[in-house]
Amino acid sequence: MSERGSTPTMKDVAKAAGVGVMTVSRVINGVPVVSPALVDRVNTAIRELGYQRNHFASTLRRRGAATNTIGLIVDDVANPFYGALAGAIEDFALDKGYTVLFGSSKESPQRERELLAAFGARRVDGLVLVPTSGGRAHLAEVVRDGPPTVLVDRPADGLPVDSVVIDNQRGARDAVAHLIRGGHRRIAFLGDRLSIWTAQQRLAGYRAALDEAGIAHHPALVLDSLRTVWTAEAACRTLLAGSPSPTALFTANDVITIGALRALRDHPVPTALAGFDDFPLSEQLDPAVTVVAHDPVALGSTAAEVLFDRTEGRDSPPREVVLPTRLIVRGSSEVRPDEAAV
Amino acid sequence: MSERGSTPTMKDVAKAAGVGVMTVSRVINGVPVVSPALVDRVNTAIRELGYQRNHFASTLRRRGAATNTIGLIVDDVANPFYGALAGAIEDFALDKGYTVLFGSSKESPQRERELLAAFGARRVDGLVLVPTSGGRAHLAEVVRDGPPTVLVDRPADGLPVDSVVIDNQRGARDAVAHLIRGGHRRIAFLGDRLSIWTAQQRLAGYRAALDEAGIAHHPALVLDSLRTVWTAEAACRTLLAGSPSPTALFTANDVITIGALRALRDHPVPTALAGFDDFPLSEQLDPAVTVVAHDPVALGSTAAEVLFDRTEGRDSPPREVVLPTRLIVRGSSEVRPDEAAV
DNA sequence: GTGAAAGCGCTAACAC
DNA sequence: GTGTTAGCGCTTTCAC
Repeated sequence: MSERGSTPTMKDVAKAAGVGVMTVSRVINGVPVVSPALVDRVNTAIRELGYQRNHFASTLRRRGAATNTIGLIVDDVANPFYGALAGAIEDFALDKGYTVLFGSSKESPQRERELLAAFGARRVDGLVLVPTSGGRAHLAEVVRDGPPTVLVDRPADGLPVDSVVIDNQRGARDAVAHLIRGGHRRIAFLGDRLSIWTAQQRLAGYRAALDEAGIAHHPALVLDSLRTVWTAEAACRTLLAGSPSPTALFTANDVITIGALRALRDHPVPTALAGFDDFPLSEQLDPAVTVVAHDPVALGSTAAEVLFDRTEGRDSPPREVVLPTRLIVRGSSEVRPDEAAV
Repeated sequence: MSERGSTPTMKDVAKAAGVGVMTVSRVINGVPVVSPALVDRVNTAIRELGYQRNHFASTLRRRGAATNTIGLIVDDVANPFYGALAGAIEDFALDKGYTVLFGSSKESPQRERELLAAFGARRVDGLVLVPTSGGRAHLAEVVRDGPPTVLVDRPADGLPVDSVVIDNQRGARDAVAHLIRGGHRRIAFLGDRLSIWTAQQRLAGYRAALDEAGIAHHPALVLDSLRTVWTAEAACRTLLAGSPSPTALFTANDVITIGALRALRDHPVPTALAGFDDFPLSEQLDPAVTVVAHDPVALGSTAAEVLFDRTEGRDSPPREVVLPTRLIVRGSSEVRPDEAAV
């Protein structure tokens, strides 16, 4: 079978089948002009040699031909949210006959740049990315010189590029308004680094809800830069021990929600909680956790849809698609302020 | 800057810099023979044109040169376990200067074949895969003709290929032995499709633990083919309502554990539970859940390590690396059988 | 040091 | 229908 060490080429197949390389090429590409007898001989040779076409050599001659590859950069695949997002995009791409080059930026602009360079050198036909918060300067180049690009989960921020995001501000506002309707007036905000756009937006939503209800802002009740379960837990404990202590918490992402839940577990005073991001088991906890839910799969497939619209030649101004969130009220937000005030 | 529609080539750069293409090539590859003046001119031209080397064209001439790309196929990235695995492999690959082509097989041999073909056509230098359960026939070809390959989370199963797995049988045996030590004798097994190797192994571990304790097997207490939270929940309810009902459950993966927890929530008789796979919040539940933990990140980085050992030329017989599991005892397994017997 | 020519695996264009 | 030639963007080889 494979007598040579290196992978067989089309020439090897041609020789084995006793035909010219063009006949092999035609058979492989399904050009329907080759006589059945030759098709057979070529296919046999292909099978015997274990030949596999070199996809890149084939795109080389047709200058600027599609590589049928797209690049995907998320914050971190190990995060279930981005895993689900990546899965949805891959599904869509595979359907269209595309393969996915993939990387996690880990919120590092440096790593993002490296990945973009590597993908660019591999001539991806399109790019889906969750951009880092570290400035849009290098993205501007990509958008200008690179392949069609769609940003997901973070906004275009002035760049002429398509984007798909969820309505963070509205989601946060809904959750906080719900706590206010429950009678709470001392509501704490626990969020991630405010350099991250989603964190900012959720804080803005929190403030909007307070404003609408005519509740004065209390700076001591706003904590940010919470990046892990452990820091969130610690911050939450401090907050609960302080004065005035909040009767309700709004936690601005799933990691922080989990940290807060840990802090609340052994806290003597019942405290209401609503969090951004649904998470597995939010329903099984006691009490079940009220959350602002949104759908990473919808986010991913919408982004892929927008991207393939572009690669297939649609030429229109950049658009921003905003996906809705949904407030799921469960037990954790039903604690009354008077219980907390004990 | 970019006056032409298509991406600039090396020739464009050479012309712009007023040098030959070879000088450009040498500058790009850092061959230290070019005079500083020319290096400058070339770099300026590169910047002005926004030139990016075509990675594939460059590998073409050096026949069989590394594409610096590896392929990764997991069951499903949307599953946090595989997301974490993928993240660890990507980290390792990026460190080595490799880019990752990625896909989810969704446990479909057909889709696995498509991905392998797409990756092969793109001449990946290595392959990490969680193989589907659908036979190893097409994998045999890949192992024979393809690039260095490592299987993860599933065994080589006779194929001459490296693999990295966790000790499923031992993990299950430990968990069930722990339940037995707690006094339980009617212990149910709830597992996934037994065509999946890990499910089989975990069942084997369950049986081994029973055998060691001299407890007779009871077929009615063994349920398999549980694929979702909902089917697991339903199966568990049926089981609990049956006779003899188990006093303890061993759930063979995280999805099933969660389903069982749902069923147990409104079940009047306290029932012990230990599950395979740790999951977020396993600690926060009430009672906290006893699990067999294992580390997807270690699994991934070990697999990547084994792979790069190969790509860097190590030539030794295929090896199987088995990673240990760890039983984390929490409250859920501490229910006594006499409480259950009420 | 630098560049011209040849060739990597493949396909477009053209001849037969 | 089929094969030949040229050329995609790059690197190797070998002159200068």
